[in-house]
Amino acid sequence: MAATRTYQLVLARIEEDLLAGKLGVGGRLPGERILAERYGVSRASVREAIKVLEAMGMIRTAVGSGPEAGAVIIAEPAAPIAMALRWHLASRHLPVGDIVGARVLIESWSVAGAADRVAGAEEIDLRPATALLDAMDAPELSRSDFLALDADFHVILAELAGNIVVSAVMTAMRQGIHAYVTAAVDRVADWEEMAARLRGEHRGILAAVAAGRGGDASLAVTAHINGFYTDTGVG
Amino acid sequence: MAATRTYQLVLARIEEDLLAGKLGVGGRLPGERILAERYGVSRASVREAIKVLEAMGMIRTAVGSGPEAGAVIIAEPAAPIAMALRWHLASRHLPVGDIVGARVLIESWSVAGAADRVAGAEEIDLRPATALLDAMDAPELSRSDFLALDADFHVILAELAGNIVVSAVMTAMRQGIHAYVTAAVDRVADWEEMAARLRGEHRGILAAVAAGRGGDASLAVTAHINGFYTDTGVG
DNA sequence: TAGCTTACTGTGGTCAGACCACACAAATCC
DNA sequence: GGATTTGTGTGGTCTGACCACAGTAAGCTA
Repeated sequence: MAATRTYQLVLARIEEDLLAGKLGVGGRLPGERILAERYGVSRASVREAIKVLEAMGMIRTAVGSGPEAGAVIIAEPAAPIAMALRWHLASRHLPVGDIVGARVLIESWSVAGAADRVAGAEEIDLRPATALLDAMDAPELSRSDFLALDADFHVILAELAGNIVVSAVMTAMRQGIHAYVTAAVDRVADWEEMAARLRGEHRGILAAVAAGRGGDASLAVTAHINGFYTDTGVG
Repeated sequence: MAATRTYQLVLARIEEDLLAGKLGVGGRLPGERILAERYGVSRASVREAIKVLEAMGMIRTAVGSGPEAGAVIIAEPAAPIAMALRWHLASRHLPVGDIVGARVLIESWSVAGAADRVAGAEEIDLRPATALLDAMDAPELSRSDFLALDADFHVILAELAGNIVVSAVMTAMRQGIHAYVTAAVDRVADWEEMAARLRGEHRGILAAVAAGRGGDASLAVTAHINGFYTDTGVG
């Protein structure tokens, strides 16, 4: 497979334009027919390249005309990572447990770092996290709504690291195992008890961060994640 | 963009077969024409799905006949992550510095964990890492060969975590910024001095792990990574 | 019968062309 | 001026033709 495929040539040209600043997030690629003519290839090859760019979270396509039509350049790095994780989980190459472990790594590091910054008298805005936990206290929350807010809370924790790559990886891991988590939660017998415990643990994590206790925050989030997955049998 | 694309339908069908165990790593997808007929779609749509699977590190395609022809199912989760990072770096959405930071997170955690296990009297095989550092001592090593061995060493450090997801992410980050690192190293004036220092730092990291000093190992790898990127101006 | 050569088959790769639905903008009509 | 129609460029999908390739099977020769 040493020969370069035509669609890969197309991708290389597009990458050049990105690196040169001719293309950027919020802009649009020229139409498929124009690219095909410009690069001297068939439209099918252009389309293949476009599909890869979609999978990479780089573009979003739409038919029609006007500003939303065509291939708009976007920035969603978590999506391809999530997709890759999902595929490799499906093929059984990646164990779910390793994703759990990687989550522990990221979130414990993130909350510890945030707590340390609090301890160093730095201002950290925890209001979004607090608001989310308040929303999670709604009494008639369905399991899936609970899980969605739970995921959001954990993404906020990861974002405390202030590192887009780490946040993207974290978001991707949540999305990649979403189906497993949803199925497992559906099988939990006493969901109310579990949800109440999760809520309490969330509060504990956030309190440790707000108090600048990095070690406590790290231990709390580790126990929280491991406990959830142990109880639900995921990983 | 609510309508599902035909190629996405094809992907969904293939994912089902993976989850059902009908397909697996080392096996082969049926030919494009067969899939097109089976799923009732055009071959072009099948090809688009195949391109996405290639980008996801799930398959490798080859023309011809025989066991290596067609779409062979592989397991390379790092490749799509690396590709995604590369694309999002090119679009300037992800800062290189965040990849550096994420590397610090992963490697410091990994070496600390390994050192702690050594301290707990667990056997860890550090011979591959040692052999690599020996290879890096070759006097006539070119910059690019040095960097390749350097990357391998760091992947070994990440693999000490014993977590495939973490290793894949780490490998992906190395690959995703490879071009930036190579260009920066080409610009280093006193490469011999830098290479000698890097070699020494590698030895220090490995010694701390072997001695079970988790804190030292973590600090050493953090200083090593940050120092390299500061000196080369990457991130 | 064994070894070499040729033909066949299925594979992915690429191209060209036709047609569709769509979304917006411009032109036309009332 | 507002409503309707037309035009245009967009991506989406399909069909069919042809190519190069890699292995296997069949045929031929010593």
